[in-house]
Amino acid sequence: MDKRYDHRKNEAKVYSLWEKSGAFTPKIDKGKKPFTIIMPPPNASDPLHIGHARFVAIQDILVRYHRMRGEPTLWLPGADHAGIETQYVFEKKLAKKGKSRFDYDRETLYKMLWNYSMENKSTMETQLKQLGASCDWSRNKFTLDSDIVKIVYAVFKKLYDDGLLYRGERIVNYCPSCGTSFSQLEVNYVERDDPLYFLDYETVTIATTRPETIFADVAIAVNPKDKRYKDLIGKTAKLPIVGRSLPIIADSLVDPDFGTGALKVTPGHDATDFEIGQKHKLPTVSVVDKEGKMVNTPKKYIGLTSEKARRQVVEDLKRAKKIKEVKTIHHSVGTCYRDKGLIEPLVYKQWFIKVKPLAKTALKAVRERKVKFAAKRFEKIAKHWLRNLKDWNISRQIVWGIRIPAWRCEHCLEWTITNGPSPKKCKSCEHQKLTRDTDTFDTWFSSGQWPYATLLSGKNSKLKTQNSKLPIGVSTTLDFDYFYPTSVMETAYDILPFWVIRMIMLGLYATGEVPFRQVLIHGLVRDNKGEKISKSKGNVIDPIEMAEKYGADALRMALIWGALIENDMALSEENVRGQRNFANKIWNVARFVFSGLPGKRRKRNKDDNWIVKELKTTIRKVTRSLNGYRLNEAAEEIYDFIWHKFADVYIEKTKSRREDSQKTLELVLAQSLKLLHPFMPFVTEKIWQESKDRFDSPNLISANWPK
RNA sequence: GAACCCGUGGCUCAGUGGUAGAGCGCUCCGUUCACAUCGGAGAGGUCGUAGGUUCGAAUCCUACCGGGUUCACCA
Repeated sequence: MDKRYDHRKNEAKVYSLWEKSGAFTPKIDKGKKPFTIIMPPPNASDPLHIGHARFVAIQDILVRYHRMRGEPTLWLPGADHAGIETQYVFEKKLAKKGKSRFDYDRETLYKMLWNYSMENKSTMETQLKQLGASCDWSRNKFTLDSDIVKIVYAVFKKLYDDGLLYRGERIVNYCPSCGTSFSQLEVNYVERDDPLYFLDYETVTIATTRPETIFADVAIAVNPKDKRYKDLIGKTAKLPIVGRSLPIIADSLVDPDFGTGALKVTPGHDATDFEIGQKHKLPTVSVVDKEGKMVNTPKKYIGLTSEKARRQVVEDLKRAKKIKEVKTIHHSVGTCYRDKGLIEPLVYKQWFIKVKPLAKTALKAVRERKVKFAAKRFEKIAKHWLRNLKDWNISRQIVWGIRIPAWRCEHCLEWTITNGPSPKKCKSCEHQKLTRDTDTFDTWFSSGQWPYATLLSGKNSKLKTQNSKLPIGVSTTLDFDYFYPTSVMETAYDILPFWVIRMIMLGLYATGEVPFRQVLIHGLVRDNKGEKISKSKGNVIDPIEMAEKYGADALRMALIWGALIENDMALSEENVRGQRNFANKIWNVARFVFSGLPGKRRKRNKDDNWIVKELKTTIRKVTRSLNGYRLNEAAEEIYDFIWHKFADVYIEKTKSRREDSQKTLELVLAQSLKLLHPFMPFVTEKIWQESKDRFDSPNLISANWPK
């Protein structure tokens, strides 16, 4: 054995030893309870970042621990096509070459995106292996695999059949530059100052920041409790410039303290106004189109961007002496989370899921603790979201994704939904000319089905069981029957509302059972000053670079060391280096132990008894910490035991009576390696392989957890 | 406006009712014999502030101050 542990020489070899041993693939044993984690599929838009490395560390620790406890353990890997994200990243690369998505037809663009994603996917797989992820590659899945898509379609069809799907004219957050709408979760609000114009509508004065939308006004609304306007309700006001008259109505959504207390109702361009419009059965007029340009206005404004139109309208209003006052207002406006551009609230035909019934069932499951949250505060957040979710817009106007299986009849304009294949004829008028919706699903609609979709497809999917079909009409599989519901869902808190609660809703809907029993949430990795990591700040930490420099073991240990997993953690290179030193420490402890001939059983003295007692205490504490998901606590216990008790104290004491203590040294080393293995799998396995005739299992990965 | 989180040694964080802990950093000492990616010794904290509960509070309660995250509204 070398004087120093060299991770560069060993990690790849150790990983292929594990792969060959078959330890990653669980044996289905109906007599045993399985342990299952479905890996949150990383986006195939970019290589892994340091946040991924943290979840790999956390999940691999749990997986290796449970595997060593003899549970059939499945960690199912995969990748997400990540619709908007990937298309956005890819289009930026196109732009560098002077191209855009409009230079290609749908099929070509899709193919390019496919190749791009496959490249990233394979990079990520290599990286996961470098980090020591002991996942079952024979069950590796991608969100666009045809068998996954089939299940997603089946769920879509069922939602439709159950009346939970509707095509609504709804106001959506539309980003003109991305060319798609976003969910409420994807809009960032930024504060800024804008002029607030007070416009003369003759009977009332209206305050607005968007005078260019006056052409889409359909009414004036006041608060019913507002005494100032009591007598005006039911009367009319007159729209400046065009002179159309507008009814004055009352609605409690109007804030009497804002502006003049009277609101111009513009259902086509504002969410609140849209709601008022629906309530009062007002028409919806759009004057800004999907490119952000003016339509349906007096001729002179048509085709202008809304910003230019605003300047022009203001000028014209001034000339007509219809502007009574201009103030500055500090407010926030919606921007696109992708390109930071302004969001246009537009009325657009979209597919929506009625979320209320799904959320209600999910909320009940959380309340009844069918899904448990390891940290209380995340349960609170999940419940809050489940109570407040609005209907879910699942249409996306992008190419990269699962195309919606909906066809529109050219004759009667009705929609026909299938679970995949093109329909021969319209379901309502039997006309045979149908056009497919060009939209794709919101990525979260497919990834929200990930836990059951992965288990219903892929490996063992041919082996149908006798079980009846699921509510979605898909037959169950051996994998599904055995591994579902999964044990733990482990992911970062920033996608708790996007992903976790949607998986609970869809899982319950499609299978009748929760998708996982335990939710474990981890915090973000920050830089050594505790600052959020971002490309623009230039403080990005590349996990692979770190792993190559100090070893994957050191990086993994550093990523759970010191901070509770649910909290954000500051990662410093010094910390990683410290853990590299620890890997070297256990290496040298082993070198010392192996320098003695295999020991014979001798009577233990008081030092031997002391270390054996300490070992037992450590085993008990580490096991308890792991069961409670307190990984940092477990890591610190092992570290302290190996370094400060085993090495610093006990080994020093054995030097004068080497032969007598050899047996105890070997015992303590073997148990230490087992305890440390989930955390630092490479170095511990390498040591095990160095002298495995002394140990009770051919591979450490398959050894049994100490008791 | 609301919710949640955080404030513990120089730094990053554990501890959450019973005499203050870790890693890194710092100071001093030590190089044959597992490891200098090491060993030994040590300095350093009235646990944000003020009240309260308690035999006892870093830990529970209240208020305040400071930092952060998220959500809602903004015509």
